[in-house]
Amino acid sequence: MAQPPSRTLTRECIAAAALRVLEREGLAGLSMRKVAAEVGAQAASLYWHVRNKEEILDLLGDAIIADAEVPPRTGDWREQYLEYGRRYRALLLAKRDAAKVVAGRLSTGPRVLAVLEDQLDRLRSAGFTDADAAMASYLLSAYVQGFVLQEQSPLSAAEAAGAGRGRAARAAGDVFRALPAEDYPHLVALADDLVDPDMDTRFEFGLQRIADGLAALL
Amino acid sequence: MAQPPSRTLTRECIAAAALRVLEREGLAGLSMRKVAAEVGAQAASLYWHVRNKEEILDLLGDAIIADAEVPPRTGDWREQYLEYGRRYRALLLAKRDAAKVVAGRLSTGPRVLAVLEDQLDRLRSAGFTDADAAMASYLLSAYVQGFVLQEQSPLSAAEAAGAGRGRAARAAGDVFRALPAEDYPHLVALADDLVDPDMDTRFEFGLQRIADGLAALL
DNA sequence: AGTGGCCCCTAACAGTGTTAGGGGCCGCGA
DNA sequence: TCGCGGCCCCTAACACTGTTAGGGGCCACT
Repeated sequence: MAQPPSRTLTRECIAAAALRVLEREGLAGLSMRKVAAEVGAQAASLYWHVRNKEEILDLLGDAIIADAEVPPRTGDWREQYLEYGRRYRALLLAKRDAAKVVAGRLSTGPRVLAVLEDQLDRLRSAGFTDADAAMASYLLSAYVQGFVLQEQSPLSAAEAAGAGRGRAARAAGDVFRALPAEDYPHLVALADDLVDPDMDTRFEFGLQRIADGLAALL
Repeated sequence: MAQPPSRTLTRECIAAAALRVLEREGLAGLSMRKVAAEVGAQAASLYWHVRNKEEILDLLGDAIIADAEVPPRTGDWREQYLEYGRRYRALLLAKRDAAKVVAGRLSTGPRVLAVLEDQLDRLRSAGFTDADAAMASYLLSAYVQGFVLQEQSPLSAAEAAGAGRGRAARAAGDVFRALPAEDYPHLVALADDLVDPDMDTRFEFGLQRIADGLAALL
């Protein structure tokens, strides 16, 4: 746990430690003291390298997107755009609570910018207007972030405590089916359709619709 | 502030108080003690009516969507679908930090269900498959939540503290323009397009693309 | 009159982010 | 070689958080 002073304490080292704590304890359990303990230091020492806890979260957001790999430049723009979305989602699902960390945070780290740069390059050379390319990129990130955030959300406080690993979709089915059919005919009728499709196909559905809509612009 | 005991303390009254505190102090400033003070009680008293702070947040989420008004049933399904998205966004922008509250929370309150029910009704009668209708509804909420979350996010911790009311987009322009053009040619070239369009047209862009993509299914 | 449940209280616990101030240690200038 | 200043980490404390334990009024019912 607490190792002998790792020579000197750097921002990168703090970010890496924070990432480990995040993985182990989740976003709610991420505290200054735990991050400090992870690097074998005291909480107050972090403030020499970092202004805030907020700044640690910024570092975390950057570190999470750090190991993003841009899709290969094969196929048409559509396939590449889809693949961008899929990989972004996979990235957010890979690290614990990654979506919550990234969600309300507009990172301007160099690696994030590099990915954005690459994405804009492909969209422009595909024939999109400058304005359309910019908005298409924004659209994709908004959708993916929103989707993963819902995907990882527990159904309710009670269910979260009770069902353990049971994610929202599973429990939601029981809720829908238990509704009075006279008040919510469609919800009851579509209970299976609202719940059954796993998150992968649900995500893919939205992604395809967005790509279709963009294709109509060309 | 603290008024004489408002007769009895109910969950609805707690939800209303929490909503006022949220408006005044933001999500980060919402604490049990402040909500209790708002209803003229002590913090521990809340736990008789509510299990958790998490449960208060659930109530908040429901209260926020409570005053949603479904769009009129005029025009084709497309116009109604668009209007659904616009009103949902307006709702999240109306109350402070509403997007953050609603984001990771799958509410099953009666009013939320009623809106969902109505939405599914329109999509089905427009000719969508049951599965498509369910997914189209999911898609819309994912997009809107993701968009508003980004829309309300400060650029970074430093900017948040410094710029005051300055939202992300404004400050982001300076960041993009200041980049080395040899490393990020597209980002520099598209700086205006990435920043200039106000959030309304940016939102509308994504909304129209999604609607276009859905229309192709019919 | 007594009893039980509802509802709210005080007090405390462990843990949070953050700041003030102290003190080693290292390299630079005299 | 001495002193000095900056870097870096420490201890201690502040005000605050969510949450629980236990006490005690008050009201309705027996």
